[in-house]
Amino acid sequence: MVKMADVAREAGVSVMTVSNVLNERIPVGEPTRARVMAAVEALGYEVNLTARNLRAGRTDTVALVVPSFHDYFGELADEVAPLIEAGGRHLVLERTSANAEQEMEALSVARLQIYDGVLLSIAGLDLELLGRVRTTKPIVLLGERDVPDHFNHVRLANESGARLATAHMIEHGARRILALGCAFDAAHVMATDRRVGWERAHHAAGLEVDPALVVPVGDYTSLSAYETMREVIARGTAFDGVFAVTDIVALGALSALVESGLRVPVDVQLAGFDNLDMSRFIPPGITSVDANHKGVAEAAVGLLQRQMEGRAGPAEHLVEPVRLVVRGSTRGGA
Amino acid sequence: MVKMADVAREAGVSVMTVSNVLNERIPVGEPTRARVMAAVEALGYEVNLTARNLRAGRTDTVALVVPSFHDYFGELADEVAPLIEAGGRHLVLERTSANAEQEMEALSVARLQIYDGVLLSIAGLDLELLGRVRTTKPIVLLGERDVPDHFNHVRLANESGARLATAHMIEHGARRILALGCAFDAAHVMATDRRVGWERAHHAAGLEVDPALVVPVGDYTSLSAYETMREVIARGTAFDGVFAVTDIVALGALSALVESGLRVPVDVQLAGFDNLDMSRFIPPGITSVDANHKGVAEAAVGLLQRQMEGRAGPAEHLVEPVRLVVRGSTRGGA
DNA sequence: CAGAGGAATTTTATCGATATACTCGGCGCT
DNA sequence: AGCGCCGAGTATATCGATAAAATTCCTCTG
Repeated sequence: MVKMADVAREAGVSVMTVSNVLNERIPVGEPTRARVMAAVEALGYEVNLTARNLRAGRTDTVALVVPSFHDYFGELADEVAPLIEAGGRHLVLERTSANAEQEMEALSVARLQIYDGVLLSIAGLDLELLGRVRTTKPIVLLGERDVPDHFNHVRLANESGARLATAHMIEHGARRILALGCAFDAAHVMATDRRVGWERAHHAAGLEVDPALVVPVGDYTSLSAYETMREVIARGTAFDGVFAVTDIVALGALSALVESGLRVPVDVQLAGFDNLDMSRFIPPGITSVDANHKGVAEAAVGLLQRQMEGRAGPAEHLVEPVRLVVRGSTRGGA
Repeated sequence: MVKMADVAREAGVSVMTVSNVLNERIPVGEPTRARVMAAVEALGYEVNLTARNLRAGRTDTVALVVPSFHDYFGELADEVAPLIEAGGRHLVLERTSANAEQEMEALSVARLQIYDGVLLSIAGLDLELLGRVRTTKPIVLLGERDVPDHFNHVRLANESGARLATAHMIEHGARRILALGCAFDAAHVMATDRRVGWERAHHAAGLEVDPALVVPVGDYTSLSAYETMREVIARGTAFDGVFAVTDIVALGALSALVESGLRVPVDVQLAGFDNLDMSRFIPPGITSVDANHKGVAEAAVGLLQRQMEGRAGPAEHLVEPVRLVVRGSTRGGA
């Protein structure tokens, strides 16, 4: 691989002059400049970024670390990328497989040092593990789990979003709304927060909640949701609405409902969470809580850039507002 | 940031000994080892990967460069990741926005040097531009465009997939099948190859093709597809089948069909390409050509690893076979 | 007991680029 | 003429880790 010294020799100048020409730092005489540029062209030289990174202590690269490259995270990443690029940096994605061990590794000082900053979407890490991480690198956590106070953190208004969706279905006549994929345990904070929203909507409407309507979905895939929904139907459970914890889950549920001959929204109303691109187009259109990718991306990148620019301030914990997008899968959307 | 020298001082040994302990290279006496490890713990030392990379000339990292993080690419990336990790390397994703300039930048010598290998999913680059790239770094190109011979390349059997889907609809009675998102121009190789498959299926069945049924879709989003489909319907074009160039396009089309009161598959049969995770669950289930993510991922990673391990051989151009997955959106699937 | 052999550890050189300090020739000003 | 200053370019040190060579200190052998 051709290096700066080769260019210098070719042009008959010192290495430092080549560097100065290429980085336009110190003024260089025009004839020298031309000779250097000619040598660069001739040899096809390009800077070795690893060496530059070592010397500069910067990489101009930010990592977005996500559990998987799918769906929600893919859409979020596409929002984050332009914002990072606008700041003159590169964005790369890394993946953790929602595995606590791999998330810890991503947070190891070693990996962090490669990047100027990290946006970490936590899924498997709990408070205790996160508390152990010690680093001065800029980090912003994304996601619905609780995190130690000293981290900057952006999350969604889960409870309020779930409340909106549920209230909307109640308003249009639903009385027995499944909370599909929701949960009661601390290990699934997001699913639990959304369940709370589902409950509060009932209370606000003066209705009782039936805990039996909270049905967990193993791994939050459409397939699991489909299977779970089939079981619920087979069991003969009475329900006239489904609040699905994500759109992916809603899709699985929809499939099962249609297959069982239940009409959406006539027999059963259905609402999801995330408002994925596809949700608008899946007949009859899935009513969904918009996860506000743009807002989340902007907030997170803002916090990160604040740190990278050195004007840090105390850690913030932002909760991004969400809104309900009504479509044909609920009665208000027809 | 604490460095190796700090650990060495703390443990009262030389830097090299610390390195030897951590990398288990040269045997180190047990008492020394223990002291070094203690110092590492005490100071919370972690290796500076940038420095190691510079010295070693390797990064143990592979980049998958894609046009966007969405949909097809997200699913492909999730297949590639475990394969790369099994080889003891990290996978990172970078994004080009399907922009030729950014794709070239990804191929610049500078960026290549950061990675031990690159999987580049080309969308914007043409033969001419690619021909200019000179590098000895391991690269495998993915995607449906033509590429210079000296690159390793993995693509799908586009023409054959399109033929399968179209033939299937013909077999079940379709006679006027839209080729939605297909094309005639060299700039859209994938869309053109798939159009050819659509044509051949007609010929094989002894049917004429009507070029007016080839309807391009601007940017291959569901939204464009939806709008295009609405126009086609409004125009009063007669058709009883839709072969959509991707599942994303199929979804947009489905939405428009349903909205216009056309029944799928009774009035119109519909088939897509890619077999995304969601396609199975979107009622009535979208018949689709499986893009064989797994096969593509394995082939591409195989070629890349062969290069990274130095046992190169001549460049290969693999065409991964595809198969049709029949679901409710075509008459064979009911 | 001298010298070979070997394990443990240290010294030195290097990866490639760049910040900093320094040299050198020329020019203006008094 | 002499001083200082300036632009142009160079020499040196450094970022942090590691491969390779050199050293130290034993132990074992004839």
